[in-house]
Amino acid sequence: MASVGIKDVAARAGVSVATVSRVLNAHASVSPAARERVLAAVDALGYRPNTLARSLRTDQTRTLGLVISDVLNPYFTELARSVEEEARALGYSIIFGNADERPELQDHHIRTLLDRRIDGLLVSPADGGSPLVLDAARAGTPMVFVDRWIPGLDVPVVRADGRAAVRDLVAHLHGLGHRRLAIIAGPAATTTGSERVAAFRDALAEYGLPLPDAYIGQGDFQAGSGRRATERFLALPEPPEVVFAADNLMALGALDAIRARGLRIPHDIALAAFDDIPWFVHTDPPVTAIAQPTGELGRAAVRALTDLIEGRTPESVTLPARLVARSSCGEHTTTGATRRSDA
Amino acid sequence: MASVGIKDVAARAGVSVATVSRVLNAHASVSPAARERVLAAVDALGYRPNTLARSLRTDQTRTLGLVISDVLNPYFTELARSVEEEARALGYSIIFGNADERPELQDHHIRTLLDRRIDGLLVSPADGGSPLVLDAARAGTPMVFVDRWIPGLDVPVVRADGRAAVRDLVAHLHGLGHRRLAIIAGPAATTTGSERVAAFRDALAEYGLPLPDAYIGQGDFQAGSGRRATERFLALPEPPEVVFAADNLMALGALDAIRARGLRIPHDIALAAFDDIPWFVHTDPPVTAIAQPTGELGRAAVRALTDLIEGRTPESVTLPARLVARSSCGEHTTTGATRRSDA
DNA sequence: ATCCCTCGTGTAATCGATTCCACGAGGAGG
DNA sequence: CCTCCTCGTGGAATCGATTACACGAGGGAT
Repeated sequence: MASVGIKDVAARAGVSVATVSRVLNAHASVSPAARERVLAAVDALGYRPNTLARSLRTDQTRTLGLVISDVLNPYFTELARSVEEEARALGYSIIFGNADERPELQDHHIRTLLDRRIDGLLVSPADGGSPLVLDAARAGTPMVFVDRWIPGLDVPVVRADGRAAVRDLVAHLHGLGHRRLAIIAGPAATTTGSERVAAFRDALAEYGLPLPDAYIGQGDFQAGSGRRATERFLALPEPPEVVFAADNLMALGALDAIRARGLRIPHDIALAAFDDIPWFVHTDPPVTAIAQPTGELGRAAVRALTDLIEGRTPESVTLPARLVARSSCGEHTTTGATRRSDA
Repeated sequence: MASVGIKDVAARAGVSVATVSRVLNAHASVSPAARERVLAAVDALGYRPNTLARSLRTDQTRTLGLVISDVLNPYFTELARSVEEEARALGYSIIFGNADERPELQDHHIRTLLDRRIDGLLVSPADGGSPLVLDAARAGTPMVFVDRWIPGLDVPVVRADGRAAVRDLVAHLHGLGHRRLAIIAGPAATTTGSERVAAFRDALAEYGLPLPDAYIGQGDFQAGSGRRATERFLALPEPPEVVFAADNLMALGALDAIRARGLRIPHDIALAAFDDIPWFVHTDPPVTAIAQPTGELGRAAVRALTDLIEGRTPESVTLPARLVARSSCGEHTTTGATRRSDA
């Protein structure tokens, strides 16, 4: 029952707790003989230091908090995975919180994380600026934004820039003859929500194409909203020729809606998505997507955060996204297999 | 910089730290006047108790550890989500560890979790019995297995029973005229790895069908292994007519391999998978799968674990899985749209 | 031979909470 | 009016580590 503590180790090794602590923390000034006896005792007793006590004393937990927007979104799980990996390599562990795209749930997790005295926080804010995040940032909690961010805060941001890729996408679509392009946007309160629309609109403008309000669907980055927005598009007197979903889950919803209508992609309507995921290769048809360097983002974010924690001064990082053209918008251009279902 | 502590609150409220603690923990015997002053001080100072100190003293963290086998697997993320949700409802928080199907990584996370003095552990073991898990179980760490388990341990198990569904699947396949059925198995060291093969073999036997060794692919529940196993099947002098992947990621790999060969599903070869996920509706073609009641499993697991922690005696839970027939094995039987790409 | 510095070590304070115990005030009962 | 019990409260020990400080022994320089 009583788990072994540093005292037990000290007793067995015939030294004081101070010496045991010094051995365990690789501090100076321990005789080889004592070190050896301590190590033997640790081993014999199966002693593991109590991290609670240690953290209480040292005021550091070697733990990072990561609040992601939605665990069910493959983009974020991949991000989470790379974050954990890099953190582990640097000697930190990660505690995750899943915001489920709900600001109040995000705040719940941030509060919990802060209560746990994490050393730093990685956030992909679900909203434009919860007071909690603002306060934490101003209170000096080491913090880095990843993917999404909150403007006006002196917090490093690690993200992908999709502008060029969106331009490429629009060029691709225009080249395929599409003129009526619609977008399912994310929440306007998120940077990725509004930026992707802006990038899309700008790219459209280069081709003299408009982006009427009716062609902007309001989504929340989750599948259900993608379905509803697509249904509205399809019910329009003049439906769009292309639907561009601002994330992969809304694209899934769009797929649902299009299928429910009995329509075919790309014959009846074309589809493209932000965020590439393995499944897009195998959907019917394969979905054209904008791929982010997700793993790199996660690693860069952790490095920025640990820099901050350890007193260095990290820079914001912006990595380019790229277009991966498949067949969901028409004639595809990749060098992949040439199969066509009606060949 | 100095974060506010209970002392500061006590000082501002003009009471002792003991009283503050009593107010915060809803203990008996605090005068209304004092309670009010304490609450006011807490509010004014924005005081948040230090959970580290509290846990050190009380020897409980109100935190559960969840070690999942693979975050990139949608089945496990859905499980993780429901686990977190239920835990939150019961006043616990969750710390996740991602084992990535690697026993040594699993052990790393379990050790970290134990070091953090979590109140209980939810595990889906990546192997048949790491010494660490065995020791923890015997040492009395409250523990519940979910999805997979380790035999011979007095640890409650919450899982789905796929035997009936596998039988339904084989009946479905047999009814469609398939006779040469292959399976991509998970690691034999996992219960789900070996059980699904056994269930498949038993069901086959009912129809007098054999399961030759060449038709058993050794996978590890990850996409790459599904691809490799499928390639081997396809290279056989007499390839199988159906490939049944024991999880969704290996099915994804199988899809990759089949596509790379330029083959068509179900025309050239049929495919089915264990674990249903939203993407299976939209793959080309939609994939027949065995669906687990994932959300229910997660919730039941958390309830079992909290029961254990709080001194009650939970039972193991086994929930049924069910077959969801789509078109990847031939003529499909659902009531969905009747689209065929070559109609 | 004396002094001083270094090295290894132990004692005790500390981190921020919870909680046992003791104590004083005030009300009820005799 | 005295006694006893209850209630509200504060002091101090405690959880398990880290670490500042003190101290004794031993070696080198003078």
